[in-house]
Amino acid sequence: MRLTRAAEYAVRCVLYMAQQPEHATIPRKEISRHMEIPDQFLGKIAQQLARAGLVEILQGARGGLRLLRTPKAISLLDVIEAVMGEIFLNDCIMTSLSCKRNDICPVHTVWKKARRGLRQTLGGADFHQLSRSAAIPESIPLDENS
Amino acid sequence: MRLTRAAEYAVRCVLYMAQQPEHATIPRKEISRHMEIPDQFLGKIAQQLARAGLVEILQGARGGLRLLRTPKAISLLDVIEAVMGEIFLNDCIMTSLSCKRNDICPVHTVWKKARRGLRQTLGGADFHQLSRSAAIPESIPLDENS
DNA sequence: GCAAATCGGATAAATATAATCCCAATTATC
DNA sequence: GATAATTGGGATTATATTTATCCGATTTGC
Repeated sequence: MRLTRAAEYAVRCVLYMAQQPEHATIPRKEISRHMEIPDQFLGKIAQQLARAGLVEILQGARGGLRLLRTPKAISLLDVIEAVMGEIFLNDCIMTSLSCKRNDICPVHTVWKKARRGLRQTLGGADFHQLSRSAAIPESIPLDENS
Repeated sequence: MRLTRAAEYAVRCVLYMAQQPEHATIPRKEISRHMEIPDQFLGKIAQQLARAGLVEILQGARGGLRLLRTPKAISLLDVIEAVMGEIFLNDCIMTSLSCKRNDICPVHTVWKKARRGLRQTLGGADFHQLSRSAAIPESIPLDENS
């Protein structure tokens, strides 16, 4: 029960974008280079972020990614669920056994509570806040030949 | 980000045991039959529960599993972590990037909060409570030939 | 000793995740 | 319009994890 690497990459990606000038179109390569994300893999992730309405992908020369919302309006939950689907969504432990009535099964009740809490915490963390002190490393060379 | 099937099986297993007379030694096959768990797989899971100090495994004829604690003293978290290891334990998203100082990185702070909340919810659910209304199906035949 | 159980290492099978390949399509620019 | 810079996206590969089973060894009750 941990985030997938894809989700981590997605968070890094949005974090990087949140620290660039608003409405800027940021080349994918720039993001992958700075945040140490395999470029092609980031391509896939970007598509998921786009499907979720978080970013816009611009094709062609000078293309790249652009945030569709302000960092303040994007939560960790948004990004994570864009990539992983709804998190902590478990079928009831007793499915196919006795727990047909989800609202009564006490195990199910705990699931719901756990899920709600987790989504609330992650949903409450926005990228404006997050990007404040999560400084992007300056040290990585921008060498285009790499 | 869901429970593994092993964790579900483990919860079912302990749930079943919590509904039997205290201190009873319950044959593994009885548990696997009632709770629809592959018997050999349950063997592995039982070992993990034993390592975690939740159950005792008795070998030989008339062997089986026995709870080492009262259901009241076993939480969902205990069982889940016995099988899955510490849950929701993520390396910081920025590891190897800028976030060397975990206590400052805001992403890391959210992780910790999410983790704490989740563990608290699952840690607060004990098997005495859980087993109250999670009735075990009576309908499955006890046919030894199966 | 025999039957009933579990042990536990090895292995297989299935699934999920991570990453890459590569040609097509799009766009800016000259 | 040609060219270069980009992303698109289906197919494929690689890797890891999860799930499950096989089977001879061991333990225990009777």
